[in-house]
Amino acid sequence: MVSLKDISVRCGVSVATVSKALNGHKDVSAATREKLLKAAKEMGYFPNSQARALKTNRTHNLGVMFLDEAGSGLTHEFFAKLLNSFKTKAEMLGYDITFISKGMGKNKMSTYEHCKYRNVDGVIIACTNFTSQDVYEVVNGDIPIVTIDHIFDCRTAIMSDNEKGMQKLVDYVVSKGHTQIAYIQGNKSSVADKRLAGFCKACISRGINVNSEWLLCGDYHNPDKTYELTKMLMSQKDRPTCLFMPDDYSAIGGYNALKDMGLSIPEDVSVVGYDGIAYSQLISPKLTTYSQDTAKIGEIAAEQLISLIENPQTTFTEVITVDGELLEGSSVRQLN
Amino acid sequence: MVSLKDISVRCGVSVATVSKALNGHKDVSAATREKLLKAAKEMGYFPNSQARALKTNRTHNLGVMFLDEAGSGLTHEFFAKLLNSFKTKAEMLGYDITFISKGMGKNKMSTYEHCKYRNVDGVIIACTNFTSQDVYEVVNGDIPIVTIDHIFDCRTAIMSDNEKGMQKLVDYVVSKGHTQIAYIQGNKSSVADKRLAGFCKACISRGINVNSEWLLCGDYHNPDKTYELTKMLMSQKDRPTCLFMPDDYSAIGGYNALKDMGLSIPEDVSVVGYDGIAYSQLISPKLTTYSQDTAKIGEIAAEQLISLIENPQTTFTEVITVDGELLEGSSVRQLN
DNA sequence: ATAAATGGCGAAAACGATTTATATCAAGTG
DNA sequence: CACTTGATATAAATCGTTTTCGCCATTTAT
Repeated sequence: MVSLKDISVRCGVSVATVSKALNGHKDVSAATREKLLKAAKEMGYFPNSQARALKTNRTHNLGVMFLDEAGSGLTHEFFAKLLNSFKTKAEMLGYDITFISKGMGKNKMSTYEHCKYRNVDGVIIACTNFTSQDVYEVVNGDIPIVTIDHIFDCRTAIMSDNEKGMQKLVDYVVSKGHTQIAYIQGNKSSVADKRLAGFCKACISRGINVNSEWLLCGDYHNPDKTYELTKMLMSQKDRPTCLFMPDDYSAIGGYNALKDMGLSIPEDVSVVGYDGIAYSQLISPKLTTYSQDTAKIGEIAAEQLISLIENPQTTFTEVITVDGELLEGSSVRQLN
Repeated sequence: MVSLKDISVRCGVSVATVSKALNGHKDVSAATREKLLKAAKEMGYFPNSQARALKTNRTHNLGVMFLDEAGSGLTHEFFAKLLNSFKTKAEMLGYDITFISKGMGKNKMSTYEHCKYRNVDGVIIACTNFTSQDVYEVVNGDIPIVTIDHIFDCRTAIMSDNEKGMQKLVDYVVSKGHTQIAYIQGNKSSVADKRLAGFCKACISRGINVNSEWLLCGDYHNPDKTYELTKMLMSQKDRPTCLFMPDDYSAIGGYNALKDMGLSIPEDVSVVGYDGIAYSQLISPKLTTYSQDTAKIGEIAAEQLISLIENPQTTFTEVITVDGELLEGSSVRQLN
């Protein structure tokens, strides 16, 4: 690797001057600056990020933390897309990303220790279990963080509009004449809470009675569980006309359950999902769902995190909500 | 952060001794070693990875390179699972991973420059376009690399058993009585070549005539294109009884095309995919496909890459093939 | 004309680790 | 007893940057 010293030798100046020229300090003449920039380019110079980090205590590296319990993390389209836009934006701003996890290496460091070891400048936390010890340590550490879909005191959070999204979905199916609505919820989490709140509010404001027997606890991203619950719901004598699934992926389980019961969508029963993943628009009938703007969420998360890093004086408490949009498929039928 | 010096001061020894004790060198007495290890633990010491990297020229960081053309990279289940197992294995061995791409930061570095800038110890390359300039530079640089599903001279490659997998699929459908087989290929690539080879070999050895009009060029991971091609294939007067799709994801397009044409699977036509992604076993009818062992591929890739890094003397030319397995769904019917 | 301010540059000290060469002291050897 | 050996420990150089401080030569102000 070509270093500052190499340039300094070739140009007959000191390394200090080269460093300053390349970093745009003002106490170097235009002439020498030109000369040095040119030499740097010709010699193919790139700063050694480790040396720079050692001196400045800034790595230009962002930690990505997500709980990988079932190993489904990356295969979850929501995370994959989020990560993708986060990464793209971060790179544009000169930051790389590194996965942060626990149990790294032979000394089995904790997640927070991992952050410290790699000296990440900031961390984005996007996962389902925000109550874990791991998350707690990082959130209460001294590294700037941004969370996705969960709010901590005095920390920046980027939120999908879960409550409003759910309301829009309810409004939509109600406008189609449905009043007998069942809802299979996802795992206990703030996201699930928000969606439930939206669901209930919308129902109540539309004068719809929320039947507690039709409010089931399921899992996110779990077609099998959803299959079971759908069957259970639809084998009762009193049946809903519309089913809300935990999310689009789980909805596939619901689709299969209905098919296995000989029920067709939307003729016999209507179905809505949540997320707007690609598959939801490929299956048949197309799923009516609420598409979260993952690209925007990731992008804003990157911007916010980097702003937090580069302008520490900024008042940090902020909740930014990103709107999604309803995707009208053909899984909900017009009643009567 | 607590540094070696902090420990040395507290224990009344030199930093050199602390360093040696912690790194397991032999020229330090058992007594002082104990004392120092204990102190390090108590003080919550973790080495500063930047400082260490600066001195040793080893970052314990692996670069992950994949072409993100359509932005579908991470959302592609094959890559997501591969990356996941790669990352898990790498972390167990003390390595972190960093995405390597082009256009980083304000000086728009090339992919190879990015590697140099971050000083990654090795790079895993998994992408569709191995002919790009970016890949070329990295492959011909001085950084250890491992490629997935593509072979470069004198480089380690981990290959999925594309040829054998295809043969097994052909054998399977032939055993079900099919002889009229159409094949929609994926993008031009070594993977596509291998699969085509497997397809042709198996057909020929079974005495099946490969109808060139039924050998179409499609795209991987592209349901829309596959939808079109499927419709085209099935609107000819002479129809195949079995369709080979580029991959499972694309197969959804095929399913939809057939459904839209009023054809049912497998009664009117049989379908097989490739990959074994989760969805393939969730759709109905379950897709018969060949499941690539992504977990194993990723794991082996990590092991190989790290071995290349840590034992540079190892003879490096190696092609490791990882077997998959046929997943029997219900999308292929028994003929006659 | 003298003093003060300015502009351009370099010397040197960090940052936190690893490593080489060296020093110290004990014990073992002839 | 003088000498080598071996075991421990240390000092100091080094990796490639950044940054503070000071130096010198000009320019500007007094």
